[in-house]
Amino acid sequence: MSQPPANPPGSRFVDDYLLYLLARASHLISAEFHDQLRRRGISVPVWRVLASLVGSSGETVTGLAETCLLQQPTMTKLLDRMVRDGFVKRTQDAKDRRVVRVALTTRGEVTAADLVQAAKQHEAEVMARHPEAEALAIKTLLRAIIARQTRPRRG
Amino acid sequence: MSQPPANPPGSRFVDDYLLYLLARASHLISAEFHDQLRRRGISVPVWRVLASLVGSSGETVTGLAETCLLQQPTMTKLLDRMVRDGFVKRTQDAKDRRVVRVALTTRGEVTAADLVQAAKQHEAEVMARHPEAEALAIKTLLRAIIARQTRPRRG
DNA sequence: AGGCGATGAATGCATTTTCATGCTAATCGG
DNA sequence: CCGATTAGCATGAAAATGCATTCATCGCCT
Repeated sequence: MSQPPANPPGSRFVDDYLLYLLARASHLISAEFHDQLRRRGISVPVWRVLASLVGSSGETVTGLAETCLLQQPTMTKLLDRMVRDGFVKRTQDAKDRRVVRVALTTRGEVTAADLVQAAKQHEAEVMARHPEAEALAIKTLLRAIIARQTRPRRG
Repeated sequence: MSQPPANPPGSRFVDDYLLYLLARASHLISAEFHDQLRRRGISVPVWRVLASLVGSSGETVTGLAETCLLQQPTMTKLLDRMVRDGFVKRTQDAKDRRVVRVALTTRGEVTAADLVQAAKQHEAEVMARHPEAEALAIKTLLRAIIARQTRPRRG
């Protein structure tokens, strides 16, 4: 464990800062699932793209970037790699020739389907672990989530 | 605006996925404040370190990394830059010579104080804009936040 | 005391991300 | 229909990040 600081606990600015609580809760909960991705050799951005393309017949690069919380040039390069690795394919849009439509390949669909199932199961576990997630005020609730996520690695 | 996909809206997997809703809500709300940081020439990781060090007499590198949601080597390199830019200073821990204590310089304190004030004001605006943030179920609530954050840039 | 695993921080290299910019296609105004 | 503007995507150099590893110190245990 890391040596806690000389700062009285609970007094830090960040611990009462909504944006930080959101980021931290998101980070902590996601970290669990990211471990699963890691074991399968899938990076987080790749997973986000796969998840975004499930059930779609073709998304734009910019649209994907926004969905995946990435910038457009980052998405372009990520898609380069995903095309190279056989997860997605690019096609020209029929109506607007500036637009590139991105869709899953067969391999991409298989991988995405597997991961989505794992994600749903993980989500169910998370919801089961945080029953108040359906009823409590967000800040209090996120704080509780953070506390529970932080310490008890085993249930 | 990006041409919405050929996918029926509201049907995407990610739009009902807790981890995505958390990440997206966090990203969207934070993006507002990150704009303010940008105008002042402060990067997000630097802001996080500054905010983490306010009121502290010295945090460890590993502790800061965890607080700032970064990995330890990333934090080491970030601190290199922040030392170079005069925001923080490193000192040896008295008891444990492995430990490096990181603290704000005077410049760091001034910058941090300014930013913390801006952050608090922004947080108040966010809370005012999302009154249910104190009473609603998280998923429904986050979804509402996302919807409101996404479209209406002006209130 | 002395060896040993564990902890804290730093480093090096490969990969990824960012920022600014360029290019092509579509749209708008006259 | 033409010129100007905007939207969508790609690119290139610089910066940041991730990952594995290394180095130093500490705590423990006999």
